[in-house]
Amino acid sequence: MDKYDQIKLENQICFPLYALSREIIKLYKPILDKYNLTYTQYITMLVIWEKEKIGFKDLGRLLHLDSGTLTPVLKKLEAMELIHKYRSNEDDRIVIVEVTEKGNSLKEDILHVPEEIYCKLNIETEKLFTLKKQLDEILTQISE
Amino acid sequence: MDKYDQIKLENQICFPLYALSREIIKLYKPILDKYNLTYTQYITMLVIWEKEKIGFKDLGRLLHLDSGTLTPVLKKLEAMELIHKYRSNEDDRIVIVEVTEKGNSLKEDILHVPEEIYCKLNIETEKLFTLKKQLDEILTQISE
DNA sequence: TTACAATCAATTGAATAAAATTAAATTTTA
DNA sequence: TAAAATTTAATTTTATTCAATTGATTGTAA
Repeated sequence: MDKYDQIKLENQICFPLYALSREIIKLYKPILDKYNLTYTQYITMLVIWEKEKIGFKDLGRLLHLDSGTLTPVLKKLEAMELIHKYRSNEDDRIVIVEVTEKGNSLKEDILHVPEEIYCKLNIETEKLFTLKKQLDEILTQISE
Repeated sequence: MDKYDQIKLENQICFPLYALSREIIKLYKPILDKYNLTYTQYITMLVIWEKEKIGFKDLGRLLHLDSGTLTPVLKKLEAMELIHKYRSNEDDRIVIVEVTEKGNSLKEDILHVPEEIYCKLNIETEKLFTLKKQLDEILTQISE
């Protein structure tokens, strides 16, 4: 055990998180390509589908994305006519996002995606479930 | 349980991985800023410090980074004079990376970084250890 | 009402990621 | 051998993401 062990890549906890996250996004790629969605656009749509209507700020908070990322994502989704954006009547600073009819029709086509990913991952459901629970816990703690 | 449950954000296993990975990189930011390193540059240096000399291809494989990402990272690190690159004598396609004297001196200053991150994370060592083991396992499986 | 602070989203510039391209070495075929 | 095809390797190009800043609007206190 020398003093350099602590800065070996294999001893960094965050690294497999970073690497695995990118590897799994690669698994999504060929599936989402069919719908012309990137992973970020996909998870953004998941929230908009669930809420039907949501404020820009809340959307960013749920996705852990800031305005610099979210603004161009929403601009793209609007250009694809999956959502539309408008400013609140009461407060002109606030942007509200709503799913369109076209957006809702895509929702039906997307339903099988999670199942496809589980197949590709090929990991026991139990394992995935406990892993997710641990990650959620840390995520909550870090986000205060 | 309706058919849309599976596409709710809270039911995606990959999402907390993606979000937590980015949150932890944010924790590194203020620490690494002192050394003018990004997280990607940091983990790249970790491998180069450990190996002292390594081929471009092997470096990318260890970091799960492809050449399109790695080329500009190494260019930056070379501009900072932490490494130097050259092509192999035997095979002109192959780029070899070596740590410089300046790079090695930075290594000494960086030693405390992992400890600082553990403090910020404030999670039981045991928990982190089992989490890392699970992630490594899945990462190995996915990368075949 | 005017000044000041707070909030919100868009913009800007830098870093990262993926796809397409270029270049070099090896293998195959004439 | 020599030329053509294939494989391997890294760079370049284009798109995405992130942090910091800006501009505009709202709320609040003098």
